[in-house]
Amino acid sequence: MQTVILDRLLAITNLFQQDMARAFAGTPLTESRVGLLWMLALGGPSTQQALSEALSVTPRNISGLVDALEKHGYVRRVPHPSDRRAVLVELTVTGDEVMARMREEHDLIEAELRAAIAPEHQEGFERGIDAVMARLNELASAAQQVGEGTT
Amino acid sequence: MQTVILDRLLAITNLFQQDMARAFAGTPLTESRVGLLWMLALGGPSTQQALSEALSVTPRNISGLVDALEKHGYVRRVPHPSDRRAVLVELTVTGDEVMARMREEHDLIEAELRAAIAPEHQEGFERGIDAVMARLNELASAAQQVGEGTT
DNA sequence: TATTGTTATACTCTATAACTATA
DNA sequence: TATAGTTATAGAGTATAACAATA
Repeated sequence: MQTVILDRLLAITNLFQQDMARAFAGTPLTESRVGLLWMLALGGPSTQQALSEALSVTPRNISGLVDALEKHGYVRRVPHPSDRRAVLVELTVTGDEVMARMREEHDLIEAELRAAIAPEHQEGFERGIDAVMARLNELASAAQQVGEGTT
Repeated sequence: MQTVILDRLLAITNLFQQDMARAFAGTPLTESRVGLLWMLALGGPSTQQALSEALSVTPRNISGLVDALEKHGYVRRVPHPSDRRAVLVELTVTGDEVMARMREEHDLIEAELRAAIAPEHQEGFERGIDAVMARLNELASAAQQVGEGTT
């Protein structure tokens, strides 16, 4: 019997989540809040609408996350220059520093994982994981269409 | 520049979560509840204490999950034969059927993913993912010990 | 005295629906 | 009329602390 891809991926998922929880313990940061911070770090100031779409959660949800991050000084709401309905959410200096550190740590872990894979397995790993991701995406789209059809 | 392992693993994590959410929509099942059902399906009747440790959440949390699953007819609480403080949580017939279907679907997806990987990449993929998992585990243990030292 | 599970309380993530201000 | 964001309300996961029954 072959080993199980799904189970290993799920195990890695769990490891990640526990790791993040441990890393953020004692701070006001959570996985969701950090997800939002990553968007700002990578894409610059955004409207909440844009964040809502990027993170696939409701606008209401973004309000709550931004409220919390603003309260703790990681982000700031500034008026949108051309649309008075909208706000731009941007990183504060503190938020920027936090994200810089997070990016460093991200790179460190990346290097660790990369180094853990024997050179002769690197290509198989990369191609394999890309194939798995592509297939998962296809399955997800198919399931979504079926769901929409039923609704 | 090389592609990023971490980001791809995180993307797969997201795909999984969205998939599960879609699959459970319209039922009282959620990721956490299904996690508990898997434990019962794989390990048979368990005390809530055992489930708490297996799932790495508090006993209080298990109470809530079991309450919900019991209310909807997936599991049943029966007296522990030798310890009157404890209960055994076990699958009902309904729960058993649900888990049988879930196992089938699990196997189908597993086959899909396996087939998506070109034969010449299979070994590299497996070895690579095991190496990544092992390294992540090491990093997690190390972080945990540091955390305990600080506390 | 230690363990099992519960009640009490609180925080977070998430969603839908109704509403305000602005396009 | 449509869009951006908020208030209102609700369900779910999670945690800590205090407590009852039993070991």
